[in-house]
Formats: sequence, C-alpha cells, structure tokens
Amino acid sequence: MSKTDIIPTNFIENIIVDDLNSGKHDKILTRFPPEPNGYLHIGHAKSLAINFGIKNKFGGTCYLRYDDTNPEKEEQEYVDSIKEDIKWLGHVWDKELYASDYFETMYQCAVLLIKKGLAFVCDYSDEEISKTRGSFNEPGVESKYRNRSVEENLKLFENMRKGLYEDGSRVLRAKIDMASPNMNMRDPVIYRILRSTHHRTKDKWVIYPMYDFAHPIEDAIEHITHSICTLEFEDHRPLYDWVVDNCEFDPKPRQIEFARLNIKNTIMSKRFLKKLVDDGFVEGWDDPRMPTISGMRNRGYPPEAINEFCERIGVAKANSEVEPSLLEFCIRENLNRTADRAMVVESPLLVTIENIGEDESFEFDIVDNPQDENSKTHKVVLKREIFIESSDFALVPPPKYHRLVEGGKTRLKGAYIIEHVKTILDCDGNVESLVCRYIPDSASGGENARIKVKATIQWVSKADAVDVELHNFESLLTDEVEGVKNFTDRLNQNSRQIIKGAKGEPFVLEGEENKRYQFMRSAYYKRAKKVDGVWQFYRIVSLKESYSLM
RNA sequence: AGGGGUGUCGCCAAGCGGUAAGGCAUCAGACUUUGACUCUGACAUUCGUAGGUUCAAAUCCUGCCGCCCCUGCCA
Repeated sequence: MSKTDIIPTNFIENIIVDDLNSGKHDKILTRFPPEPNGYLHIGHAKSLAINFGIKNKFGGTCYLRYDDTNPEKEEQEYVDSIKEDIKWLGHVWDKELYASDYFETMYQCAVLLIKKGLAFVCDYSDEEISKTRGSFNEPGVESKYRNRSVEENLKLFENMRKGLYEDGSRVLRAKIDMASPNMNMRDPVIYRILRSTHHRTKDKWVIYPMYDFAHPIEDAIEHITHSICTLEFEDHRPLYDWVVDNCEFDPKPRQIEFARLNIKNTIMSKRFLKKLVDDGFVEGWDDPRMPTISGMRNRGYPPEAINEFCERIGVAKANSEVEPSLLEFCIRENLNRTADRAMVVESPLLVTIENIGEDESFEFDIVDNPQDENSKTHKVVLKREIFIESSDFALVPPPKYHRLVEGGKTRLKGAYIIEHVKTILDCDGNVESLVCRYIPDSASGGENARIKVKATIQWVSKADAVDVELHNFESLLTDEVEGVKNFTDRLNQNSRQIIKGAKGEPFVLEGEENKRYQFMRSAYYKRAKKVDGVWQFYRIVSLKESYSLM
C-alpha cells in the first residue's frame, strides 16, 4: 500500500490522493486525448495542465492519445500541430498513441457484445433512430431489429465490415434501455458505416466506432486510471462504465469530469475558430489574434505564463468565466522577469539640448533588465538632438502630471537630468520642439544625481534613430458573442493596426526573432520579423496603467 | 417537463459540523533613474433562498429559486 504526503489542490487531486492512500492504485495513469480536427487552444492548455500536472506531481504517466475515430474531420496537419503545441508548452508525454490503432480490438469488443446479446445491428435510418428515441418525457420505442438472433447480428456486423452495405444503411447499437431517463442509454449507436479515407488507416475500414464506445475501450486498453474530461460528458459516464464492464476490461478506468475553461469575451469553440480560418478572416490557426496555443506563441506569450495561468484558475465543477486580466497578469509577471527593456519613441518630439555641442556625445550603460541580477547592459549614446515621447511634455499639464513641463526638470532614463529652457511652437500654436539643457554630473553616481525629479522619461538620439514597426493586435475579444457576422466585422475593423514610425535604440535591432522586450512605459513586445529592413514588433500585453495620464 | 450537474466578494477558488484561505481586479499610501516592478493597508458578520436539526451549520436535512448539459450514424 503506497502512501503519499502530497497535498491535493483540487477535487481531482483529492480523488487521486485517496486512490493512492487507499491502495487502489500504486501508479496514476492519465491521458490527453485530442481529436485531430483543429488546433489546440487555451482551453486545451487547462486540460493539458491537469493531466500532465498529475503526472508530474504524483510521479505518474501521461499519454498523448489521438482520438481519431471520425475520419471526416481529422487531418495529419492537426496531429502535427497538436504535438508541436504540447511540446512548446513543455509537457512530455510517455507514449504517443492513436485510437485508430485499436480499431481491430474495438471490432472484437463489439463482437463480444453481440455474442452476449448486448448489441444488435439496426437497419433504421438516422431519421428513424432519432424519431424512435423518444423525448425527455417519453420513453423511446424499441427498434424492430432489436431482437435479431446473435447469429444474424454476427453475420450482419461482419458484412458491415466487409463493406456490403451502403453508408448509413445500418448501425450497430448497444442494447441497453429505451426507457432510460438518460438519453445516452437508449440503445446508443456504437458503430456506423462510413466510407471516408482515414488519415492513418486510409481505406482499411468502412465502419467506425462512435466516441461513447471507443473512448472507454481506449482508456481501458491503456490501463488509464483516471480519464479526465469535461462536464458535458457526465451524462455519458453510465455508458462509459457499461462499455468497460460489458467488454470485460479489468482494471477499469474511472471517468472524472471538470468544468472547461471559458475566458470572458473570448471565442473558444473549435467550430468557430475553424470558420475564421476557412473564411480567411485570419491568416491561419496560428494568427496572433487567435486564442490558439500557436496563436499565442506567435503573439509572444511565454509558455510558462500560460501554464501559470492554468495553475491559478483552479479546477472545479462549477461553470465559470475567467477574466482575461488574470492571463495578462501571468504574462506580465513572467515578462517582467525575463524581458529586456528598450527605449522607444512612438510619437517623437524633438528636443535640443543646448549645452551639448554639435559633435559632442555621452555614452551610458543601461541594464538590459533591472529585474534580473545577472542582466547584461547595453550602451546608449546621448547627443545634442534627441526625441522624446510627445506625451512626456505638457504645455498645460493635467493635475498630478510628473513629467516635463515648462521650466521643469525630468530625468532622461539612464542619462542626465534635463531642464526645460524654451518651447518652440509652430504657426498653429502646437508644440514643435523643445530646447533644454542637461545638468552636468547628474548621471548615476554624479554629484547632482540626487536632485529630485518626479519622473524618468525615455529618449532616443535623433542621429541614431531607426524605424521599427509596432503591431498592436486586437486579440479575439468581443464585447458579446453575436455570431460570426458581427464578430468578423469587428475583426476587420480593428485588427492589425500598424503604428508606424517608432524610433528605437540600436540595440533593439540586434539579436534574434522572438525575443521579447518591454518598451519603456508602454508595453511588452515581441520582435517578430524583418520586412523591408524594418523590424516588426508584436504587442504581447500592455503595461499596467501605462498611459493613465496622457 | 424527465435525467445529470452546479450555486462561497466584481472574476476565479479553498472550505467537508467548530465559528469565511489565497489569487486576479479595485481603492488608498510608501518606494522607485520605467507613474512599471516591489511594499503596506482596505476589500464577504456572511456562503442562491426559506425553514429545520445542533451548544455550534457555508458545511447535515427539507422545500423553493437560478444557471449549465443531454433527444448526432460528432467528439
């Protein structure tokens, strides 16, 4: 009897701890069973975190098993992307398995049920089956084929496999109870005839098992101890157990259901996401606006942040909707520790520092990331003419404005304190440029460094300025889910807005793609790709309250 | 309507008969060469609701109410 001291943090782990302590199991075996009919999204990350979390926490085993029992919807592209996304999130599966590898076993299980008088071939059409299923109030009507002999059923089922019948002309049904209040138990279809090329078994089979029949068998074959799925399968559990019992599997897997992840204003249905891709509203499943794992990867979300989010949301059975701010918090928390800082000016305002000569320059070392003790530094050069963010100067400052004002002082990040001398207005009375002077010895360690200023602003020397492109994506958030039309209209209006003409430090242009930066006082960005010699940056997430006093 | 679930702070979520953890969000203050970060403080006399049992209930019982899922040859 094995005992564990591990403290459970949710109801599923509770069950597992009980099963370990009671000696029911020595080793826990879970599985992540995606159907390869689309890309993984953030909702799957939760399921991944639960199943692989159990593996890691309890020294268990977790399989990646493709639930590929419906050839009409499944594709190799999806199995590849799923693998890639799981790896990226950092999960390591013990075996890669496919439901389709069990088709023969499943067939034999069906034969066993027939022999036990627990399954029969039904000649009804799908309409007839539907019609005779009854309703929530009325029991169903038993199929007139329900009492065929075992021999006849065996022969018919074999013929189904041989391809002697047309698609949809017959099905194999479990013989359970047409009067059950649980619709799933009213003689459910467990095999159908379907001529469709399977991405792995090709045209070997013309009959395919249904989920309710296949899934428990898959679990049982693999000796899964805890088969974790979402709430909507609760009603299926009696059928799940019925299959495991009647196909005489031992040990028996246990199905546990939890509430799937919903994020406020975020579309998570695969059907819907697929439509966005198919209809060309986004560039693909991995478009940075998509709530898919690959979309988030392209957007620049760190995988650790996604996993942290999955930890923090918890696991329970109550339907809920998490606010996106929690995900954003996890991303910021991660990026604050890991992202290098860079100064960038989105809306440049020219400042001439009159006491710096035309050919004079000062070099400063700035720590790449002050949150990181081992951070490297990079050099910035201060010259006579610099750009500052136009919002960092206010002719008429609003209350509590801390930055540069007429006659005021502010610190240039990493360099000197400057003092406002003169404002130059254009003919319309708008601020055209500023004249300032720097305070000697006010750099770090200097005699005048202790002069109190209320703010530190970012700057870029004009001579060193280069263009970068900032892409501020509208992610797939909607105020209300109002159907495809409305939603895609919004997408077209708001997505891929390009903020042009940002000036950046030289160091921003060194290094590799996918590096993440915090642009001072604005947001975290990921360097994405170079187009026509100009780096594009994708906004990952904004800083908190970054522009509150604009 | 029948069945299966579920209701604890704006959003998640612990709690499992002994007198409401924690996180996000929010607000206030401190600190700061990023108004970021960090730090400090505030934030449910009350657990959908009405009764009952008990010395004691979010936790047990009963009745109501709300929300979610189920009548695919999808998963």
